[in-house]
Amino acid sequence: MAQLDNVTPLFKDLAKIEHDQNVACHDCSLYRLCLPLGLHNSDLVKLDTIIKRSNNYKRNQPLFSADKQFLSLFVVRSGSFKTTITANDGREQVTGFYFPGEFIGLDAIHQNVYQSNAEALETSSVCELPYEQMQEFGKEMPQLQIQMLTRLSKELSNDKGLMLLLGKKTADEKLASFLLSLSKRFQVRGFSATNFHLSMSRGDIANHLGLAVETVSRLFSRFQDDQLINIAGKSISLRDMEKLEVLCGE
Amino acid sequence: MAQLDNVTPLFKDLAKIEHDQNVACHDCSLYRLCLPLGLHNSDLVKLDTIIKRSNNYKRNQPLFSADKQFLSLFVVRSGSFKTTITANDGREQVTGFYFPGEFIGLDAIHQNVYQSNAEALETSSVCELPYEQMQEFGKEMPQLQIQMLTRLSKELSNDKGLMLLLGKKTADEKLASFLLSLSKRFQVRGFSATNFHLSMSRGDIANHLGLAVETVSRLFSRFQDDQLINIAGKSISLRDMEKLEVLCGE
DNA sequence: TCCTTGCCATGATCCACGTCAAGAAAGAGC
DNA sequence: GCTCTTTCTTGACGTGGATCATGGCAAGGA
Repeated sequence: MAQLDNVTPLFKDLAKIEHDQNVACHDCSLYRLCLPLGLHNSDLVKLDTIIKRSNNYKRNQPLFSADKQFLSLFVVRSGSFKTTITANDGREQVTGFYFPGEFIGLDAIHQNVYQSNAEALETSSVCELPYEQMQEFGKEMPQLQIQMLTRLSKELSNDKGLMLLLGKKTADEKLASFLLSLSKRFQVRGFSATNFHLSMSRGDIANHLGLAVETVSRLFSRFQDDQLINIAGKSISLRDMEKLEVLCGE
Repeated sequence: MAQLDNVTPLFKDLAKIEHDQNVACHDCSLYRLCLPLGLHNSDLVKLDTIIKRSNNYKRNQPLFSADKQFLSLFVVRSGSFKTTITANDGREQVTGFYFPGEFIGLDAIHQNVYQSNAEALETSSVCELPYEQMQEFGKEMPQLQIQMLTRLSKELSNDKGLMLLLGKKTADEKLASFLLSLSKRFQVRGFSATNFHLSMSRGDIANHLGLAVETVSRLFSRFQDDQLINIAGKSISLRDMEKLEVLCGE
């Protein structure tokens, strides 16, 4: 595989942000991306008392699996996760990738079992939010409820976009959309929008986009030939954002 | 096209349930499917004061469109709707079909503009829930907030299932899954699980499932030849639920 | 009754992407 | 360091479902 040239390998590993288990919400570097945004300081302190800050999860380690009892929501603190759902014949669909500040498990709220599987893509950590206690707190903190609704709605909106992607887009468009989506999410987290690390495998990407691994691999090569990106293993650099934007058809 | 035989055309038109504009929540036939479930009677009366009960929408009439200001959520009272999102080159994805008691517009909560387009598939009516007032009420009615979270989570979960369908299933499996999903939804509404009316066009079905109209048409014919269904125009009868269940791979 | 329009069915053809196969890299374990 | 395994790349080939094209049928209008 060609090595990157002309590219400062600036990508940082999202796993390295924050593994410290004892950072309270108001001192957390994710504060402005995360749930507590808009809460009063006193509410924040209360919220802190129910949040469990987990040990690290290793690559491939499950956070939860479908049909296990639903007790908590999770917010990624560092690293990244994927979620999948499984048909009963074993086929899997990767339903999403999750980065620091993002919620996992929202699709389980209406049941008492998780609806999907979640596992770490690299060494990662989460904040665990026991749902029953959250509900109790919600009664006194309308702002918390509103935040929750907002989060859910945002994920819903995003999933509708994925339906458009899966149902109507060509392979090129799918991959371009995926790369730009990652780019934007890294950017709001203070990372480079053009140089980053793909913590998921080609297989995960392909699965998520409804393509074969081979197709993804070929597309990466072609995008590189066409000077749209530089890619070397898991590190990628987006060289022509404009053309990518056009390609993705949104 | 072959006419239905051996099939009592029992299907009723969902449009006919309830067009009366002045039924309060506690008298509404949809009560046990709808939002107010679990609210105290006094809260229910309050809720009634903000709900606007609309006139009828005609077939193809828009309920709202993307980029219009988001002010209200809607609950289908009678009839049915579809929602779509549009890529900037005009391609559309039908993101969902909605029947009485179901919410439309949940994906807009995190923005102040609607994220999708919604239009009536037949003569239909809705209850309109002004979102700001809902939020105010939510502060005093935790049960209302919980209902909202539950609704959102349920739709999210459903959409993840659609991602599996769009990304991994074959044309046969897609159509079988679709028919069974409709069947279940009609059943909980007190209609026949096996004989019903398709208020959406072949085009809408095809679009929603990520197929071409021709494919859907051919599949209907083949399912009929294989004795899985009887279909005549828009009325369908599911003849072999078990085989359909197997086909859909869940 | 005829014409128009929209929706649906079905056959013929084509192509984007999947599948199969074979190496090459890159990690993981020791 | 070396082996073993997994992941990734690339080529050759096959196919499911899209596209194109044609015709039927039902509803509505004049």
